[in-house]
Parts: sequence; C-alpha cells; structure tokens
Amino acid sequence: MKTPEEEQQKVFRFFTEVGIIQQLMSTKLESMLPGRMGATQFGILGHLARRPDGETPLQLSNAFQVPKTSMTHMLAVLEKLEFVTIEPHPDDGRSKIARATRDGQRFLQHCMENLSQELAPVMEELTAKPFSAALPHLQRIREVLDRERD
Amino acid sequence: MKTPEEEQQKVFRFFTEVGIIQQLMSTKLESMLPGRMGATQFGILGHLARRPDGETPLQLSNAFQVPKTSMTHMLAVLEKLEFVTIEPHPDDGRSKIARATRDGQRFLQHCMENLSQELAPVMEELTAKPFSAALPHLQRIREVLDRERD
DNA sequence: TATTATAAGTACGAACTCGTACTACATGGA
DNA sequence: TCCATGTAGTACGAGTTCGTACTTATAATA
Repeated sequence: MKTPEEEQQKVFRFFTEVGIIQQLMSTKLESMLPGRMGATQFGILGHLARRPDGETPLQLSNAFQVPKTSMTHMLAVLEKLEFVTIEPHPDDGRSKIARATRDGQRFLQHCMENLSQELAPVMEELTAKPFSAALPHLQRIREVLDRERD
Repeated sequence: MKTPEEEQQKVFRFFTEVGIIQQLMSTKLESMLPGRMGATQFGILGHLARRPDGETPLQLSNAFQVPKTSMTHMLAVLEKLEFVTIEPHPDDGRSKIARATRDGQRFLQHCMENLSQELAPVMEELTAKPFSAALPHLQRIREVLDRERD
C-alpha cells in the first residue's frame, strides 16, 4: 500500500507524461500537415469524417473543449482548404452544420498512412502492447474527467 | 492475437485519448491560472523549481519541445510576473539562465494545492489505481518517442 | 400574442505561437 | 592571431487563440 503523498505524486507524473506525449505527437503530426494546420484541426476532420450527418460548431467546440470563437476560426480554415463544408442548419436558423468533404476524407486517410509510416520504427521497438495496456485506463480516466467538468 | 489493423486502431485511439485528457486537464489548470498564463508556462515553472541552478532558455525549449522563439516569449511573461529571474550566463556571453523565484515557488505550491482540491472528486471516484497502472506504459512510450525524434 | 430570456455564431482586439532572418558571442583551425 | 563556422537568443511578422460584446434566432413566460 502507498501513502497518499506517493499516490498524489503518481497522479501528477501521469499528467506530466500525458502532456509530453501529446506534445511529441502533435509536433510530429503537425510537421506533416499543410501550412499551419494544427493537431486540433486534424482531430476535427477525423471527428467529422466519422459522422456523415456532420455536427454543429457548438457540438464541436464542446467535443474538443475549445471556445466556440476558436472553433469558428478553425472551421473557416478547414473550409478554405475545402476539407469541410459549412451549411445553415435546416431546423435552427441560428445554427450551422459542418461536414467533411470527400477531399477532406482523402486527406485524412493520406495523413494517417504517413503517420503510420513515421511511427513504424517506434512500433517496431514497442509493439502495440503498451498502447493496448494503457488504453482502458486512459478511457476510464477520460470518462470521469469529462463527466466531472462543470 | 490481433490483426495489424486492430492494433493500428488501438494505437490511434491511444493518442486520441491522450489528446483529450491533456485538453481537459490544461483547460482546468488554466482556469485557475492568472491572466493568459498557460499550462506550458506552469510546466516551465515546475521544471525550474526543481532545479535551483536554473536552466538556459535553450535547455528549456528542448525539454518542452517548443521553438526557442516561443520560449523567449514565455520566459518574458514569467519574468514580468516575477515568477522567474533571467540573468546572463556566467560562462557564455550568448546565453542566459532562468531561475524560479521564491514568489514563483509559492505560486506553484498554491496552484498544486488548488488543483488537488479540484481533482478531489475525480480521485475519489477513480482512486489512484488507473493512474498507477497506466504510468509505466506511458513512460515507456514517451521514452521511445523522445529518443526516436529526429 | 407580446415580451423576456436564452442560445448560436461572429466581429473585434489583445495576447500568443512560431518561422525567418538577424546580431552577438564562441570555437576550431590555419 | 585571424578568420570561418556554428550557436544562443531576439526582432519581426503572419497567423492563431480566445475573452468580450454583439447580432440574430429560438424558447419560455405572461
């Protein structure tokens, strides 16, 4: 059994490691993205690609926990790249709907493949094991953090 | 045994979860930080607090994987808040040394306590277990990613 | 129905990020 | 010693993030 201090320490180290991994991965990802497209934009595209009916900007800003005013800008960039379309919402005159275009999906696919290539040496060394082992814990932690936010 | 596709999928899901957790935590952290001080600045302060001899801006930008030009700005902000001092390097006229001030350390301590308070309900539900369980895998993954970067 | 309150999205501005290009210093060789 | 080359940090500018305040549309209440 551990003392509360040791447990506290582990939790902080956990968040530190999460932060570093995220930083390393998004740097790697962004280095293969066009212009100044960031990891979050890429995430948005992936999110939309899995939802043929699209989502409203507000749903997206909730899903990615960014201010809606940031989402406006990100979607405008993705629209200019022709990776998403933005149309008025049929049932609500205030709202809009963003959808991934065919181009966007192709681009996403292409990036995923590149990323796999980039990660090949890492995967060879690690195998998928530590990822599989950590994943359920991460999902559990994320669920609770997500639910617990005000 | 799994197919390569399933493993691939798990790895991507892993990175997705890491990204979301990081986003949730830094949003929570930043909401209790003054002005526009971000999670990375907070990380820098913590890093310096553990190193009484301080570090150079370049060491910091390597440690946090941000461009050195960004580090210049972040340190300037921390200096204006009087959380760090920036002095010329004694052995190298081109370089500088950043150190955490007493104020900075107090502030850090204060934030850590607040954060623990904020996380109390989460910890009660989860206990430290999933964090402990995931930590060694995260460390291993981080080490390899870190080593493998060009 | 008229009125008020609430919600979705955006214009705007201030602060931040980061790539390029520069300055000042250091270092290794001739 | 002098010079070529490399390195630490920064000025600058383009593009991004996000808080505030606004516009327009919906929902709730009288």
